Amino acid sequence: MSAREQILEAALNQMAARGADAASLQSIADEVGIKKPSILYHFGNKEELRKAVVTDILARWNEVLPRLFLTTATDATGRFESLANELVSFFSECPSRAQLMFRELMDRPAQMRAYLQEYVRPWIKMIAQEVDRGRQAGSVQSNIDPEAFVWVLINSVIGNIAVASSMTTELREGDRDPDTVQRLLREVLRTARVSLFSITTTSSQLNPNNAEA
Amino acid sequence: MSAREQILEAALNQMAARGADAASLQSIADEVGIKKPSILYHFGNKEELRKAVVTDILARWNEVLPRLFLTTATDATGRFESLANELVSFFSECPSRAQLMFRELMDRPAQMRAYLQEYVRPWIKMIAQEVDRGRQAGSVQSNIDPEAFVWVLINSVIGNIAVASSMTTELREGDRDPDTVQRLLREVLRTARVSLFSITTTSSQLNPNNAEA
DNA sequence: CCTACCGATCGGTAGG
DNA sequence: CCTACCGATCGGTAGG
Repeated sequence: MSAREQILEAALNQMAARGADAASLQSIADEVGIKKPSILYHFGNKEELRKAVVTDILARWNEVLPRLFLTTATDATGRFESLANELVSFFSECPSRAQLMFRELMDRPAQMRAYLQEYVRPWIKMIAQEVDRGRQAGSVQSNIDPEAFVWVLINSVIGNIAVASSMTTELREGDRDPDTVQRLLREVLRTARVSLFSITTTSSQLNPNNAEA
Repeated sequence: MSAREQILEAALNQMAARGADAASLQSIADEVGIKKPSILYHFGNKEELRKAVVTDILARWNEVLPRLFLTTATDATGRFESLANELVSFFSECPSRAQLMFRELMDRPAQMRAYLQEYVRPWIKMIAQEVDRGRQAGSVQSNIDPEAFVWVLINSVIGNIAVASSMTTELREGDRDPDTVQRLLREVLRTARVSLFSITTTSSQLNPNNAEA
């Protein structure tokens, strides 16, 4: 692995864990095993390093995208599972990606708007259009907001992975829970699935004996 | 407003916008119009100030809670709307609350686990139990994970409000969109509503003519 | 609640 | 890719 790649990896981990501003060049250099000015030799300044880390994540996701649109599944549910699976895998295999993306969305909104516009929105619109075709065909909830639906799904996957370390012990009942995050993500996907494909039925009310409060 | 309250308010804004570590005592003091050591006179050190800001948010939310359980609505949908409405209002009226909570979940997971255990989990369990009663009565999706569902909903509301500034322009079509966040939150609530109360129906497939990819 | 000050750490530069 | 160094800023203290 090249020095540049080692620096990018260490920077991703440090910036995801503490935030890009709080991650010092010194601590990144220590993780790589070089001196601080050597980082600036490769990336000019800290701002350039941060941008390189963020665009690297976006570029890697865009490598995954072709798999989504060339999937063998041609029905709506198959395509949904395909998208959901790639999305969860991409951020689960490297939770630092989720943490850093969420931090940057909060820390540098103007810059992230530009990145989202360039790297993310095009394929979100493609998926939203497919959802909308399903809506018009009557196989998807009629009152769905396709583009908002896709963003909310992505936000939920990334957000739950990003705060996983606060949740790991929080929801478990017994002595150990192998993976609370997986449990949360399963519920995210179930929620999305049902709200996509369930045609509205008459909702009902809880049994009357819980009106004790 | 007391000096202490003024400091808490300024600290919430600064810490939400930049993160608790990146928010300097100097900038907080400037916003209040006092000198830096005066903050330490009131709060001892920065760590104590940060804890006070976080617990203040949790305490204020716990003031809202009674309204949830004393609501006049006795049916399941009415109770859901009541919870959703309070949740959205609480964080929408002060987005800094959502931003800071999300940041702290990422920055200090061990400490936040303790806070969640003490302040949040009790009422989440109460709501989850009510969802579970609906599930057993057959009026709520049978494969729902009640406690995970509630957390995912909260995470989604907070998460979408926290990154709102990155989204405001991102999803709009025309020249202006009065409130993209409201659009996202509406979709969050629709999703949650459907996944709670829609009894599984046979899903279908999109119309065949989108198999062109 | 202030002035004056402290050591530590930050991003970055000079020069090789 | 390194050593040596810079001004700026950080949280915090002394003393009033």
